Amino acid sequence: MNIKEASARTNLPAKTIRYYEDIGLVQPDRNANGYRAFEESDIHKLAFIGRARGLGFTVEECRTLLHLYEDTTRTSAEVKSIARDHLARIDQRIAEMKEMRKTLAHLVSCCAGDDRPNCPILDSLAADQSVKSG
Amino acid sequence: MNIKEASARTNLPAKTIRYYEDIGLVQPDRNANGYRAFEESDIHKLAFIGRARGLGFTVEECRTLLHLYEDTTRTSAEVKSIARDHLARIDQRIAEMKEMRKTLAHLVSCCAGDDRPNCPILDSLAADQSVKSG
DNA sequence: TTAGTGCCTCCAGTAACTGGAAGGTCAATA
DNA sequence: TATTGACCTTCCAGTTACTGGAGGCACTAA
Repeated sequence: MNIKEASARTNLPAKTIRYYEDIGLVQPDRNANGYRAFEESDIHKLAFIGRARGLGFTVEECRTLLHLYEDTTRTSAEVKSIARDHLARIDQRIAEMKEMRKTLAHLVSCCAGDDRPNCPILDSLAADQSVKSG
Repeated sequence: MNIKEASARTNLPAKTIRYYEDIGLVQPDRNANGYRAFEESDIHKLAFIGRARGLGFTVEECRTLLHLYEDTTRTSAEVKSIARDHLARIDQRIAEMKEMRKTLAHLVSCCAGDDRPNCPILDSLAADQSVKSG
């Protein structure tokens, strides 16, 4: 099948699929006219990558996961280790964002949001006043 | 003061400060020898940007916030609008990450993590089995 | 034959830095 | 005075994961 159908089947933009080929994640055959000819196995791989990306794994992690998937001598420990590392990163990122959210929400709630210039958000950024979230 | 002290005072890497000058966020004077000469006002601006970045505002938002800060005819509504948009983005991002986290944590908990090859994480990515988090 | 769509490659741009090379400057020391 | 060594400069390239667009074939239907 051509790239458009591959794109439809995997929910990945054609551009992205070409990019994944560029960096060696998939190697679709070519027709005589130079068009990429995707097999079911390519679709499967692309969908695998798409799902892994959807869980936030980096492209390089996707590459590793794909290798592990294709390597029947893998151990589940290897996979779990990657997933656990990623989970830890997500947890950290969530914590950071929650912290931001807390401060920001507090500042927003303190700001009148009218047509006067006085603004606790700017004051806080300027550290003129210590407007912190508890 | 030289860039090293500016860096120490603002907790921003010297590289980053040069970058901020490059994109026009600050315009420190120069000494006869070509070294940047930071004034207190530059430090103040850099610290402002650093705090805004710490809250997750983009560099362009920082630029806008800085302009608003320096424009005494601003309205707090303008500032609040930017902050609220940003807050909404953060909320969305947190929600996405929580969703990832949920699925991932479930998969991790299902995986034995031993030296056998069988792995529900890979199975799920391959969509061979529907291992979803409820 | 022509139009329209789809495919190709290659180049550049995005966000926000970061690393490193090549080289000038300054203060203290031998 | 010469020389370290720390500090400063600019400029170029790389990072992540794509995305947009230009220029140009290929295919299909009318």
